[in-house]
Amino acid sequence: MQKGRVSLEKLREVAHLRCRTNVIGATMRVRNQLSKATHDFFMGNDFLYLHTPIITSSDCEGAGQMFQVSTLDLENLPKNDAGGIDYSHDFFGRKTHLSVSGQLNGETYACGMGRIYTFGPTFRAENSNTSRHLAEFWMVEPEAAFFTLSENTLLAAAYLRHCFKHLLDTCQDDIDFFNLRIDKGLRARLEGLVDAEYKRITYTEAVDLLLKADQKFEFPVIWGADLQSEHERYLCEEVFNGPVTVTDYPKEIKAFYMKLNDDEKTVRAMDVLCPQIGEIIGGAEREDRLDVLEHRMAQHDLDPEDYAWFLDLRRYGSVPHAGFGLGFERLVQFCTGMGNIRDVIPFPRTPKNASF
RNA sequence: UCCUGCGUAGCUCAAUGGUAGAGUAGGUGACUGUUAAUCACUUGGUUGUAGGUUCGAGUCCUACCGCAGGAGCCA
Repeated sequence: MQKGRVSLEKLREVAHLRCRTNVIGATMRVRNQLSKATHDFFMGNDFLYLHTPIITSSDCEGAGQMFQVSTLDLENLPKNDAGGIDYSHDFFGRKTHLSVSGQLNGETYACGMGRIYTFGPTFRAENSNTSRHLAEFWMVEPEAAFFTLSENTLLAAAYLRHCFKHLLDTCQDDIDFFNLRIDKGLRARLEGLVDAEYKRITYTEAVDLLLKADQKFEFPVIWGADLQSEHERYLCEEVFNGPVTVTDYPKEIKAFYMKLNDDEKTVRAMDVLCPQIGEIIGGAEREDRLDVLEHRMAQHDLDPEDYAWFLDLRRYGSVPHAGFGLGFERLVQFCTGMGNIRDVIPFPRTPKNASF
């Protein structure tokens, strides 16, 4: 190798050098302390650390493409009478996948035990080639019984605040390093967010702000359409200059399990948007009414058979509850200023790439 | 998956369609100095892969693979 700088892209190809560089080292120390902050925060607030399964049998959790798990011989697949693959011969006797979310499992224990959180690997087989997507990433997913959307947003803000403060306390040198070499405004931004009030607006208010903006957008702003990256960026970079929580989205663009508002047009969803990296948290108050949930599933063309256990959660002693999912690597990105999500995880897994 | 750009020595990069080069690393020798990188000489290539156009392709065309940025999907 030459002397001098080696690019982050090149380092991803050299296992023994990557882990010895100051950037990757500092990133992994921050990642480590953010893990600790996560456990400290939730355990300190009476959340139970729940280990949800990595292998799931839910056919479609509605969160994107899944990796299939099988011990069948791909060269010689057993067939059923209809000519399809006979999964009764597979290891679990049915079709199984790697988990795309621990949420549904988390909800069951939240309803049984009160407050839980999961923190573990999550898998998405989406063909996403961006600086903020991984095929294997870590997700923090709290779920709490008797929480409303408001309490959910407060929980998210308190959690983020705790993480920023913990980092400033424990990773002084590394933050200085990132502040000097990677992202000039990092330290001031983190410090500003420790005590700041976190902005919260509804989707409808966000649309109004965008319509009033004296800025041209490539995509039109229409109530009912999902916010585009450029819209999210305008909101948190131009309007609020920091993270902003957007709530109460139109029901058509959100998942079936989110609680329907009384207007019957919006659901109690929340997204926390961050400058540069976009959505860092997605969550909602869950639909706890059996009849409404069944109706919503029908609208999404989901088979109730596949979700029998999930529906039973409402059928037998339903309680209001809420939760969210936070992409841990995106949090690390936000806290380090690192531009590419592949550089904030020890061994990145992306489409066409799973070396060492 | 879509758009744009890129892929040349171990590494970082040059090369109006006309003999593939430099820096650095490596090797050999000098220097015994001080702080990534002192001097001289030197090894090193199927130009991402496969085709095509051409008298002639690193350069132009097609497909594929990979990387970067942006978009979609999302966390």
